[in-house]
Order: sequence, then C-alpha cells, then structure tokens
Amino acid sequence: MKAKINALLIKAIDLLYKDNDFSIEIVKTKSEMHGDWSSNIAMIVAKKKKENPKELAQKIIKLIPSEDWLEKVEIAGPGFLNFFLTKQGNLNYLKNLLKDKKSYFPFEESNKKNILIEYVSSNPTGPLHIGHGRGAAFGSALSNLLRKCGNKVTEEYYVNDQGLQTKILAESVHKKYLEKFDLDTSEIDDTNFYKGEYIDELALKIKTQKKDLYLKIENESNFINYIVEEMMKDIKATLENFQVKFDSFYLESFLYDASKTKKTKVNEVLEDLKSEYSFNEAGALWFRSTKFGDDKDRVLIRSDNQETYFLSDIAYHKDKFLRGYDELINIWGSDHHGYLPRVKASLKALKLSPESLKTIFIQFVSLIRKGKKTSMSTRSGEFITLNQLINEVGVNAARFFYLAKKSDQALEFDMDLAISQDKNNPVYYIQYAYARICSLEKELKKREMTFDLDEGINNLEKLKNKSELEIISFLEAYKSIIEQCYKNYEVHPICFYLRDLASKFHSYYNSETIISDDQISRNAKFALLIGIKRTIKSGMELLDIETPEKM
RNA sequence: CUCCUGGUAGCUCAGCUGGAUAGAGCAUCUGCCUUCUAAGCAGAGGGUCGCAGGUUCGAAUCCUGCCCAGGAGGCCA
Repeated sequence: MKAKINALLIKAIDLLYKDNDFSIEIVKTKSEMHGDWSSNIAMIVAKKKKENPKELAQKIIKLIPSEDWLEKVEIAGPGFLNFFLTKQGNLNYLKNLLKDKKSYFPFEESNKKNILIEYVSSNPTGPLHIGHGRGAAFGSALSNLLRKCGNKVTEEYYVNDQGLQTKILAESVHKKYLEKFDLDTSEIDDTNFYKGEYIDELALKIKTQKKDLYLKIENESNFINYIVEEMMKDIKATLENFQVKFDSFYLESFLYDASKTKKTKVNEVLEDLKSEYSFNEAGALWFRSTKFGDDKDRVLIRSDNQETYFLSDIAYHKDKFLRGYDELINIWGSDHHGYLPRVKASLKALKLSPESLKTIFIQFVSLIRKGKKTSMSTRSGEFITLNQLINEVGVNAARFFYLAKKSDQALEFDMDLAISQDKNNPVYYIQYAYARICSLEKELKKREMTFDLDEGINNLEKLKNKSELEIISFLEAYKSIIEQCYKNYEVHPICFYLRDLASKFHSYYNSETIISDDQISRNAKFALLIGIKRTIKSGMELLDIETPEKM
C-alpha cells in the first residue's frame, strides 16, 4: 500500500516539477482522524521549491487519479496529505497474508547479497557470560532477519585459540591441577592468572579423566590446545543451549598454518604491508596506520617477537574479503570501538574496501541482583555465566530481554525481574496471545464446528467493529517494521511490535465472543485470528523465541 | 586532557534520517472470572523530553556550549 501511495505522489510531483529527488515519508497514522496513511511530501517539496505547503498540497491532490482502493485524500495540519482507504484497500495486505500457503513474510531484498556475519568470538579463556549473551542473541536474531529477507548469510565465530592469553589460561588451569595432587605451587607467580571457579572445575575434570598425565608437561603447545578445546566445548554447548547456531568456527591458528600453503596468511599480510606501510622501531614492527586516518601507528610484532592480535585480525579480515562475500558484518562489544579505525586503516592499506565492512557495537550488560549492581570481569572470575542465566530465567525470556533494547544502549539486566516468571515478563504475554488463538481453534473442534479459511477471506468485509479494523490495519504495520529493522540492522522494534499486537489481540478477545453461531462472521473472525497468529509466529521465529500452543 | 555512548513518567525503556495531542511495560489506585485460558481486560493518576542558546512554518529529534553518568584511549585483549 505504501508503495502504491508513493507511486501516486512521485508521479504527481514529477508532473509539477519534472523532479523526483525528494526524501519523503509515508507512514501509518496514529489516529484515525488522520486517515490510514499520511505523507509529508507537500511540506518537504514546498521547502525546496519555496512554496506554500498547503497550496502545494492542493495541487498534488488534483493530480491524484481516483483508485478503487482510495476513498479520499485530505489536507491537514501544516500540510500533511492524509489518505483514507476504502475497505478493500485496507484488506489487501491481510488477504495476501492469508492466501499465502507458506509462511508469509512481507519483505524481500531485490538485490540479494552474500553476507558474512561474525559475532560472539569470545576468547576461549573462560565461559560465556551475560555480556556475551547479548551479542549472541543479537547476532543470531539479525542473521535470521537478513536471511529471511532473501540474503545468503554465514554466521561465524572467530576463535583466538593461540597467543599469550591462551598460554596464561593453560598455566592457570595447570596450577590448580597441581594443587589437586597436593603439590606445592607457592613458587608460581599467579598475579595475571584467570581466577574463576571454572578454572578449578576444569582442573578437576582433567585430573579425573587424565589422572597424572600432565604433572610434567612435555609439549606445552599441545597442552594449551587441549585446554582451549575443552573451553570451546563448553562455549559451544552453551551457544547451542541458547539457540545460537554458527555455520563456522574460524581458528586464529589457521592464519599461522603453513602446512597447506607455503606462506601463512599472516606472512602474506606482512609482505603486503612491507616497507611502504610498516617500519621497525625499538625492536618492534609497526603498521603505519596514521597514513589511513588512525590516531597513532600500531604494533604488529612486539619486540619480544610475539605477534599481536591486531596482526592476525588483519589477516583474518583480509581472508574474509578473499572468501568473496558482498558484505561483512562485525558485531563487537562497545569496548572495541577504538579498535575499528586501525582495522579500517589496515583494509585501506591492503586496498580492500572498508565500506563493505559494517560494524555494530553492542553496549555493556550489567547485572542487578537484589537491587545491587555487579561488575563483570572474566579475569577476576566475577561474573554470571550465560548458562546460569539460562538456567534461572529460561532461554525465551533471556533472549527477549536482550533483544528488546536497542543494542547500542547499555543494558541493566535485572535478574530478580527476569526470574519472576509470573507476570512481569513480556515474553509470556506474547506467547499467551499465540496460545489463546491455538486454544480457540481447539475449542472450535471440540464444539464440532468447522473453519473455512476461504470463506473467511471472502467475508473479511463483515468485520466492522473498531478493534477488528484496528488489528487489520496494524497487521500491515508489520511490513514497515521489518523493512525498518532490515534497513537499520536492528531487531528491538520487532519486540515492541509483537507486544503491541498481542495487546490488541487480548483486548479484542475480551470484547468479542469469537466462537459465535453465525458461520459467516465466525469464519471472518477466525481468518483475522490466523493473520495475527502467523504474524506473531513470524516475529518470534526471527527472535528465536518459542511459541507454545498451550500454556 | 582527547574521543565515543547516553540523560524522556517513581522504575525499565520506545520514539531521535525534524512533523499533528511525547508513547509502552512495571509499580500505584478503581472495577471485571457460573460465560471461548484472569499469564487476561476496562479505566485513573503520573512529564520544565539534563540545562541554556541557535537553525525554521514546526525541535524530544538537527547545530553549539555547559552539567551529569558510563565507556575508550597500551609493545593488554
């Protein structure tokens, strides 16, 4: 409908000015006094052409032909054009939705892309905590949306499976492991060690499974790999538990692997940057990132010969480009925002287009328990793991709480509120609406009545009361919400929409008896319910939240 | 010190690519279960949109300054 109105307006303006370069808005109205759809076109164009908005609006109206779906167009306020649709016009969307045998989805990208989306990528030095959970929920939901809109999407987790931090992790575990055998570890300097409970648990697991095999470590890198694998097992299990499914886990060590090719991918990057963009200073190798807009130059290889994570990150990003994607998406914690300029600088140096890389930052999650804020730190071991959260509030509620807030805004996760499963949880409210519709269908069968969808579709005109008309119109708004989310790489508006839709349904349910004796009107009402049901299902599937048929 | 986010109802947040009377949920108060699921509904109260200027027909939205909160600025990740 929006597209139809848009076409009429563009044509009218084109006739008047031979110009259609305007960014106009066509929105669903909030009040029925303003009709069904509203446009600010007259005010936008009037400004550019220095005319009076109301007079211009008058001219535009004269150029709008009569259409069977259009009742009338009015001018209101400072120059809004308000479109009042005929009954037919308003029913178009719902009819299409109901006629589609498959699951209806209101938007499809015309220029389909092959997208790589990287998220979570938590270091395997500890279990996932509630901060990672937010990135996981958002990344998976956004992937669903991008895919549902017609794109090919690959979800990837980048694993920093080597380097200094994994070494420290292995040492931390090993110390605990030694202590399990009552060995004296007081000589070991553990100031930088990881301290969480999981270290102790892992040490115990190793003792149980491998006995005294690692009392003396013969091959350090093998031991590190072993520990990292154990951590990743745990992380993967948590992700699966949380409805997050990755297509690939990309190992950092692969970038240093020379077994298949002569040169490692990291070495290739070092050559790419050689002499022109890198230099030696104080025993270290630097990347001249200032040449590409970064604040300062960055170290690639430290004076102790240790490669920085930045170096392998460059190689990783280069590899992403070489794998042939149209678009790369990174979902990073907001503490990495200072990191982006140097990555973009490296892309420019490698003559790869930084515009193809879209980075979305996820703000911190802090935890509130019994009114007290808890700080999160992997190293000190003070955190709530994602597993704990799932166990306490459930996957569905956890996902919804994460997704219902704009991702670039800090989130205060109130455990006590999320734990309370009784009433405060908006998830149940939406699920309940869905279950109620399912329940009505069951009740219908129980009373040995039938539902004929085609008859319902053909009699939608019979739906006349206020809440029915409002819902019919609101169902169409789903399309705009999806388009907006798709365009802006966000998902929280879906949460708000579903809540509103559920609310309108509950209200309707309470004001009307759905199962009536009049077959025609009953079918029409059930057709409307099916529209609601499919829309809720569609939205919840994007969020990966369950829609039980019974509660 | 520099940069990035944010400041909207008692609380948690939408709205921010300028538009019509600033919206939800929770909490509070008043009603509604012999009737399709009360995990629900109907109604009420609650606001100097951090402060001050500016841009214009119009500003919560854009610009500038200030105040407050959080974050980033390493040969840490």
